[in-house]
Amino acid sequence: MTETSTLPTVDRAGPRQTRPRRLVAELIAGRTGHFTAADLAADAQGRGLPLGRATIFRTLELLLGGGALERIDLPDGSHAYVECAPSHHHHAVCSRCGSVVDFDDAELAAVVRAVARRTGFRIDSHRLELFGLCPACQAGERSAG
Amino acid sequence: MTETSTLPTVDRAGPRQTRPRRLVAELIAGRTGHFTAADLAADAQGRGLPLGRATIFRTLELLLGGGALERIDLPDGSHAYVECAPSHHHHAVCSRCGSVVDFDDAELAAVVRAVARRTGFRIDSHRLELFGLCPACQAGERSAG
DNA sequence: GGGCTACATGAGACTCGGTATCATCACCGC
DNA sequence: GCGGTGATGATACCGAGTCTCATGTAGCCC
Repeated sequence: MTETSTLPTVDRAGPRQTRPRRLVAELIAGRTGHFTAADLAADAQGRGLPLGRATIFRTLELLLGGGALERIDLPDGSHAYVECAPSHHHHAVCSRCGSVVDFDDAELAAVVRAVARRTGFRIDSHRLELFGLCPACQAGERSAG
Repeated sequence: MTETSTLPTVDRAGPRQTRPRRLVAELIAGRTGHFTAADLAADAQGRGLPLGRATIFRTLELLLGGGALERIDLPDGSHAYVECAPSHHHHAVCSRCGSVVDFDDAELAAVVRAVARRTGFRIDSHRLELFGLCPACQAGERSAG
C-alpha cells in the first residue's frame, strides 16, 4: 500500500459543487412526481444542456446517498427516483400522474413486529409502496366520466 | 382485421405441457429461497439441459401470470423470483441465505386505510417486503460469534 | 395411429438501465 | 493564480429482459 502518513489535501470537504451537479438538481426541481435517469437525460438534451449520462447516474447516486432522493420500484418492476425528506418513510405513488406523497410508518412498525414474532425473522429493513390514484386524478376521473 | 368467425382450434385448452416447461419447473423446485432467471439458466447449463434463455423468461412469465411465482425487489434494486401460493400476501426475505417466508396482510390493511384517509389517495395495490435474518441464520450468527 | 395447426422453442439480435474506463477538465484550498 | 484531486463525459461494456423468425412439437380431430 505504501501510504504516506500525511495526506496532502484529502478529506477536506464534502462533494464538490460543480456545474453539472447543479444542472441535475435543477432538472429534478423542475419535475413533479417520479422520474427516471432517462427522463433527466431527455430533459437535458431537450434544453440543450451539456450533461453526460454517466454524470446523471453519478449525481443521482450521490443524492441517494445523501438521502435527498429515494429510489422506488414501480408495479411493472422498473425503477424511478423521487425527491424526498431524508427521514425514514414510505411512498404512495399515483399510477396516473406519477405524483408521490410521503407518509411515515408509525402503524407499520406494529405490523413488522407482529411478522417478526410469527416468523422468527429478525427484520432489519423493510419497504412499503402504495399505488393508486391521487386526489386530483380521482377528481379528473369522476368529471371525465 | 379480416377475422374469421369460426376459429378452428383456438382456445381449446390452457398452456401446453412441454418438456422445456417441465424442466424449468424442476429447476425451480430444486431451489430454495429466491432466484433469478440467470440462476435457472446457469443451473440448466450446469446440468447439460437444453434450455433457451428466452424460454426461461417466457416460462417465468407464465408462472407469474398463474400466481405460482412472484417477483420480489431486493434492497439493491435487483429482481428475483420466489415460489409461492397464489393468494395475496407479502414476503420476508433473509438477506443472508435468501430464504423467503410468506405472511398475510391482515394488519397491513389497517395501515393502508389510514394512509388513504390521511393522503386522500385511493389505494389500488401495494407492496410490502421485509428484509432481515431468518431463524436459522440468526442461530448461525450467534454460534459463529 | 396419423395429420394438421397453432402454440412453443431457441438462437441471436436488440433494447434499456446502469457501471467501468480513462483522458481531460475544473473546483477550491492554499 | 497554482496545483492536486475529484468530477466529467465519451464510449465501451454488462446483465436483465424482449423481439423476431424459422423450426419443432403438443395435442385435438378423425
